[in-house]
Amino acid sequence: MDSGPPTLGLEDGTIDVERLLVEPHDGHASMDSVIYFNEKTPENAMDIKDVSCSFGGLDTAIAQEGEDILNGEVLDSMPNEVEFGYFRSHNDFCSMGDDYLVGVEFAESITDLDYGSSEGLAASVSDNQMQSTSAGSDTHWKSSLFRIKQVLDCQKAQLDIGSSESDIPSCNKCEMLVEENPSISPGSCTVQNIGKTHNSPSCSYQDIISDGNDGGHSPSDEMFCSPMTQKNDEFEVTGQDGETNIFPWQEALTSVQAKCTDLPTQKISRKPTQRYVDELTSVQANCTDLPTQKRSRKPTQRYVDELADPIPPYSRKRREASTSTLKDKSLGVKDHKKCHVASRTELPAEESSVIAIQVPFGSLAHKECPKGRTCDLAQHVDARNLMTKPKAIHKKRDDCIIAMTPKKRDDCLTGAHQKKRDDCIITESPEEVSGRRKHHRLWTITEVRKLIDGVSQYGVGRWSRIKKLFFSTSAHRTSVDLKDKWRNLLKASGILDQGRQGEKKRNMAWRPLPKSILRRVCELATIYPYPKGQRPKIPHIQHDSPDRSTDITLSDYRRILRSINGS
DNA sequence: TTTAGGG
DNA sequence: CCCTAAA
Repeated sequence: MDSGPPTLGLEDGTIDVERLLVEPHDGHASMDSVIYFNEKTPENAMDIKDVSCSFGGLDTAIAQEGEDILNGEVLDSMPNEVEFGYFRSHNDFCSMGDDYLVGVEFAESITDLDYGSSEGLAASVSDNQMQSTSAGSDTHWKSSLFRIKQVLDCQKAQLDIGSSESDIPSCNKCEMLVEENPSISPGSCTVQNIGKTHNSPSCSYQDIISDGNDGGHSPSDEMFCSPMTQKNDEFEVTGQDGETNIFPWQEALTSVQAKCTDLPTQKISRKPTQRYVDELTSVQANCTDLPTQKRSRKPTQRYVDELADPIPPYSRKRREASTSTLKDKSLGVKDHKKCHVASRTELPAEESSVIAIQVPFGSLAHKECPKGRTCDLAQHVDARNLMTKPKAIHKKRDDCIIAMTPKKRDDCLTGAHQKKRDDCIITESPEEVSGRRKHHRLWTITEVRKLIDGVSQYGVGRWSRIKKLFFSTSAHRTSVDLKDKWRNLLKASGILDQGRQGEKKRNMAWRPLPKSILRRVCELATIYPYPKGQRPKIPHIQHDSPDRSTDITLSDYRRILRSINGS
């Protein structure tokens, strides 16, 4: 009953299952239990069989799915079925409700169910379980147990695991990583351990489990490693002492097999008995053990960010003062997220393939880059900054740099430099977020195209609609952004006169926009005069579709289709 | 809340 | 992009 210190390994070499079971690794997780196999060897096949045996009646899925396995054809059929895959089993024992996910009840429930699957259910349960059940909230447990017993009574004859499945409450799936992989736990449980476990009655599974399980944890994935955790482990855990682990595991598995070998070849050995449970537990222990260890080792981004986030010396009081706090907050959060996440994930996916259209005249050489991979970023950035209105330079320089580096470098640099760039961005973004302005994200050609399509479809001024339909995926780009961009496009197209000649000249720098885009902008501009219509409103807007481009565009196509269909 | 428009 | 006024 005194399980001692929370160490995983007990003195006698066994595993402190309790801890493993009770400790939620990941807060919660589905009780998926899957048995992974990494090798196609017959031994593994046996493993599966064994495991299923161990689960006994609890695991119907395995029994069913791996029927042939259990029927003794393991060696032949197994490898194919199981190789590197996993058996997903809907375990009945996982079916206990939330009530079971707490402390003693849970563990006991498992045990009970386990027994329930065996012939000795009645005896075992009545003798051991009932007595040991002291918690007050065990009504559920009892009822479950009762049900199980009923089921068994009714179906004892056929000994069909599957029969109990339907009667036992909904079940969760448990995953169990039975990899020989080095990634598996650093020797928390060795062969010897397993052996001892099943050899020493004092350390029976049940004992261990019921031993002081009052922590009130929710062992959601207790007994079997949760899928999530495990999968993470698969990747995150690099074999530190992998080599040493391989061996123990193989042996462990072998021993487990051995135990099961004497079981009837019939698919159901109704009596897993304590040994198997113990072994299973041991195996599980190995799996379960992983998460905790791994989790500790990942300082990663967050800390980097925090360290790099030196609360901006000056916060934009302007914004704080003027805008509502709510809005600011949401924006702040959003932006913040964007900086950390979007800049790394979203950009590559969405924008990396496309180049921004704004190309300073300083580098006309690149402007015609069709697909746009302009590569001398520094040049671009500098040129852009220099081009900016003098008064704006002081304020925009950093913005531009920050904004442009991610994208353009994404386009141009290879993965080798990626990390460095990310760091750079991350380092700067916090300041930007809280202190200055929204991340300046250049418009990609695809975005511009979307905008144009949107305008052609909905007309100018329906920015929010366009945003909703065309930019739903890009969290940035508010309707205001769309509007601004459209305005800029008009400027770039020379449609919107800035009034000053200088402006026009500067517009030339934007000309690198694909002609098709500029043309479409012009066309749309004639159709949809920019709000407040400086230009004569062209009254004649065709019936259903506003699109008026001369080239065949998607919207044209749609319009034509529509007209055809209509008539 | 969305748009328009100035900065 | 930001901000604000207006609707």
